[in-house]
Amino acid sequence: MAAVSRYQRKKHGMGFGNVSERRSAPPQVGVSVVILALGPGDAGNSGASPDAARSQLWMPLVKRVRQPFMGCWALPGGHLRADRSLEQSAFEALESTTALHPRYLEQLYTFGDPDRSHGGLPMVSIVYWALVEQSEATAFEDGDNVRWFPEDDLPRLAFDHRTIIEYALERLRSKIEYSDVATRLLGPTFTLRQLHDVYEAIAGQSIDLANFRRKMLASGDLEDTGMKRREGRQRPAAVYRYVPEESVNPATRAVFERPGFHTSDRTGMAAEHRRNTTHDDALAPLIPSAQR
Amino acid sequence: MAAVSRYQRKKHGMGFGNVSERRSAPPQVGVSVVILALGPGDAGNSGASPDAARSQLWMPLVKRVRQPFMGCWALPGGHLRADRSLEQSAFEALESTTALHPRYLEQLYTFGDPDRSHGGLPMVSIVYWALVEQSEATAFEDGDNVRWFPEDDLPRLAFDHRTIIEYALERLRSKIEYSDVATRLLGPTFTLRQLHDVYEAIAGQSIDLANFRRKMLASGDLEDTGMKRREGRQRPAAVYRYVPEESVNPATRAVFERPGFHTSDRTGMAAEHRRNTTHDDALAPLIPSAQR
DNA sequence: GCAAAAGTGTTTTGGCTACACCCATGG
DNA sequence: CCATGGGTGTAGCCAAAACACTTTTGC
Repeated sequence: MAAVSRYQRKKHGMGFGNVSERRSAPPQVGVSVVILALGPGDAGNSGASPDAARSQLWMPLVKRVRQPFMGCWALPGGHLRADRSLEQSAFEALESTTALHPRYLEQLYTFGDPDRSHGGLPMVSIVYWALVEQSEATAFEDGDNVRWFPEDDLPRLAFDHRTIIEYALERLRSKIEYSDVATRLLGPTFTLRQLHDVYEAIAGQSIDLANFRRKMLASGDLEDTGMKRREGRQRPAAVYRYVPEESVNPATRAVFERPGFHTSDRTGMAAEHRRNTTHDDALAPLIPSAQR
Repeated sequence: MAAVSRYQRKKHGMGFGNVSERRSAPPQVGVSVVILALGPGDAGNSGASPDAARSQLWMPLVKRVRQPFMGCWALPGGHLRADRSLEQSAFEALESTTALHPRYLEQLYTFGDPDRSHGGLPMVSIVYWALVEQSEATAFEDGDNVRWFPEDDLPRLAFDHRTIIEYALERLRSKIEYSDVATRLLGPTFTLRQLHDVYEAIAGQSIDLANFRRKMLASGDLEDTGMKRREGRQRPAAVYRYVPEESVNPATRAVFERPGFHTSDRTGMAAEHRRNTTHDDALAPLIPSAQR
């Protein structure tokens, strides 16, 4: 991290002409997205390593085809269009570069320090993070300019994108503790073991399965679908669906809500993107989800 | 909230000329700040009501002098300058409109839906929130265009600023549970009762004082200054200072840090603003603080 | 001594951890 | 009948809640 920072400063001093001129120009506004999915780990894979190697988070990156940082990998992104909401812009940036359909989309942070630009125009990046389900990620074919990388083996990244990714991962790690984001990395239904593996992948450490299942069931947000599913060759496991707690009292519920951040009427998101959108989580500003 | 939303849409359709033209223009970028301080409650006030009426959060707002929303109150703000960091811009917006010195400053959220503009140019607002200490807030003289309002009695607000304020309050409420933000509403030293009152003011409910003091002391982040202070006419209380937990192991600490968000070298904040800045809280992106 | 706030002790509870254990299924 | 994963039981620990209690001060 420190190395990146030093590199930035060095480059700045390297005599690009008219720096002060560019610095006073109005800032450009871009939208970038950190897209995360569960990699093809052992989960759901019959021929996996017997050692129960933990699944990992993967993310798609795009190769830069121009300066600065030509040849480096970068977060998918695009420009902000004035007639689109920020979420919509993020959605479009995500879709046009990767053709993926996120099951979760949330604003992460806005970066805008002048030294991000590296001799280019001053740049403000509104960054979102997204989760796509495992099946979609594993079906994805890498191309020349878009490729998936595992969380712990990222290539050389453009700008401060390394920092941004770290931040997104941290946000995910903290958010699994009090929301349903983990389920967004799986399909609409899942076994408790699958969910458990997601938590382990995100947390990066082992979690007692027995206690995990009790805690999850005690939360009251999981509903037994009545179906059974077999991962390996053993006893089939019960299949659950995430169902948020009923809000008994609207007044009570209001305390936990963020007005204006997750009701579809105020998102400004176009209808074709809003299809199948759920708003079950008070902590999720906007959640484009697949079928439920 | 719903009413505001409806109003917005109505206004949009009301025949301002060339709406589509304006909508495709590049977005303007502004910076706004939600500034919060403890109001002149009973704490530190000898002639207060005997009923122990809880202190409250207050915030300064500025009156708009032009359309849209002329005459309404709004969050202090300014334009984003390309040669300043976002935090610096927020700091300047805050200082130029209110002349206050925040002890805490953190990015809140970026708002940018097209329907925020109300017929004006498409507008992206990068919103920060700030805490100033009580003494500075009570010393502030209201003017014609800048006035303090209590959290629960806000005037008619411009744009979606009502929503933004609610969100800032929610962030504060959740953040007192795992960081030292509460202390930023007081001076550098304080008694446990003062701190307790801050927590009650923010949470909006009573908190058992005996348990509160134990919990705070057990956290290990409070240091007894050895001094005593008397609020009323009774027994003097011990005065504490906030001292963050020592990071024994740098590797362990790294897990809790957000690289790039709270080391002064990367903030880009000008030196004169960085004076007396502390970086004790891994959760605080940047903390301009008064003397410590 | 009395009121009021500072500060301490004590019991109970509920959630979480660790880990032992039984059950269902395919081979 | 055994290996493997699904699923349950349970004892111990610890943090927080509730509230009774002692201490220090000004008047």
